Amino acid sequence: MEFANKSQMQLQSCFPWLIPILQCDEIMNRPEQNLPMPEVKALIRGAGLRSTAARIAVIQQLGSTPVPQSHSEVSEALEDFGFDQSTIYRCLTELSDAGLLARLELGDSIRRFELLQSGKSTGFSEHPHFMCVDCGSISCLEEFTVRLSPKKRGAETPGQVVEVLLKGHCSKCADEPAGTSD
Amino acid sequence: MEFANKSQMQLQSCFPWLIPILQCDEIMNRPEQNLPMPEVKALIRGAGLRSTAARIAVIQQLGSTPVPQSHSEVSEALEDFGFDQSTIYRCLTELSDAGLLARLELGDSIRRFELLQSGKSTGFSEHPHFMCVDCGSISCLEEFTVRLSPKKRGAETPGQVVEVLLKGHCSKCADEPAGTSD
DNA sequence: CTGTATTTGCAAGAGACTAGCATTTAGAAG
DNA sequence: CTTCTAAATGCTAGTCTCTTGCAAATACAG
Repeated sequence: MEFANKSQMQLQSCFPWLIPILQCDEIMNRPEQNLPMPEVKALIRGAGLRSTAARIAVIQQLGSTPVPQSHSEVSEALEDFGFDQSTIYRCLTELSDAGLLARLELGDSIRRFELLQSGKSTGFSEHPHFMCVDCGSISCLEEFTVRLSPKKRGAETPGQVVEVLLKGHCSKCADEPAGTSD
Repeated sequence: MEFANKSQMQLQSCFPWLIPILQCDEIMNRPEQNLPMPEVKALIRGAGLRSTAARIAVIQQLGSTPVPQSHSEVSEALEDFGFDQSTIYRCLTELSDAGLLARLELGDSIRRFELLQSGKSTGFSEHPHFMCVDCGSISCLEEFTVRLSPKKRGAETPGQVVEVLLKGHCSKCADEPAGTSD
C-alpha cells in the first residue's frame, strides 16, 4: 500500500483530488478484489447512492470473504485508506438500508454485514447462520434449510421468519475437551 | 411500596439491618410473586451462591413473566428496592453462570435472561425464540422444534446446536401495512 | 465547468456492560 | 447469640460499539 495514514495526509494537503483516484485504484487492485469495478459502481448507483471510494471499498471488502464481517473487521482491512470509523459505519448502514447488504445481529453486540448476491434486496440474509458460543466463529449454512415444526397441532405460529440464527459448539470446539479452547 | 429510593436511604442510615428484611418481605409479597420463597432460596443456595435479597428479587422478577427480560427491565421492575445497576448485572451474570438462568443474546445489543425450569443447568434456553424485527418483541416457541435439513447430501454440519433464534415479522406487525408500526 | 445535494471527517455523546475497591453482609463456626 | 471471613454490594470510573451534529469536501446532473 503506497500511502499509509501519515503520508496520505501529506498527499491530501497537496493534491486533494488525488486521493479518491488513488483510493479507487488501490481498491481495484487489492488481491482480495473479486468484483469488477464498473459492476460495483453500478450496484451502488443502482441503489440510489453515489459511488464513493468508501462505499466501493466496503463492497469489495465484504465481497472478499464468504463470511459476514463486522465493522471493525471491515475498517481494519481498509485502514490503509484512512477512512474514518464513522464513515465505514455509515456506509455499512446505508448500503444495507439500500438492500445491498444483509445486516446480521448475531447476539454478541457486534453487527456484521454480508454482501447480498440476489436482487431481492430484502436486507436479510438468504441463508441461516451458525455461531459458535465457544470461539465466536460465524459460518454461513448455505447448504441447509431450517424447518419449524410444531410439537402438536394448532400451535400458534410466530409470524414470517426472515432470518435464522443457530448457536452451538462448532465441530472444532466440540472436539476439544471443554476449557482448552475459548 | 413503602420505601422508595429517597426514604430508603434515610432508613438505611438509621437502621441498616432493616433493609434486607424489608426487601425480602416486599419481594415476597409482590403481586408478581409466583415462586415460594424457601424454594427460591434453596435454588440459589443449591447453585453454590448466597441467597441475598438482590438474587431472590431477580429470580422472582424473571419468574413473573413468560418471556425473557433484559437487565433494564429487571432493574426497572426492582428499582423501588434501590439495588444498584451493577448489582443486578452481576446477579444476572452469576445466576446464569450457575445455570439457573439462560442468557439470551438476540442480536439487538440487549442481553436477556430467562428462568430455567429444568435441572439440566446448561445455561442455554430449552426452546427456540422468535424476535420481531419490526417491533422488537420476543416470544418463546415452546411448542416448536427446529430441524436443520441439508439441501443436498454430504453438506458439512456446523456442530452441535444449543440455541435457536428466529427473526421475522410477528403476526401483529405483518398484518399492518409496512411503516405503520414501529 | 459549475452548482448543489450528498458524503465525509472530526469530535462529542449515548447506551450496554465491566472492573476496581472499600464497605457491608450471609452463613458457618464457636 | 456472637464472631469471623469469604462473598456480595454500592459507588465510581472505564470500555466498547455505535450514533449524531456540523463544517468541509465531493459526486454527478445539467
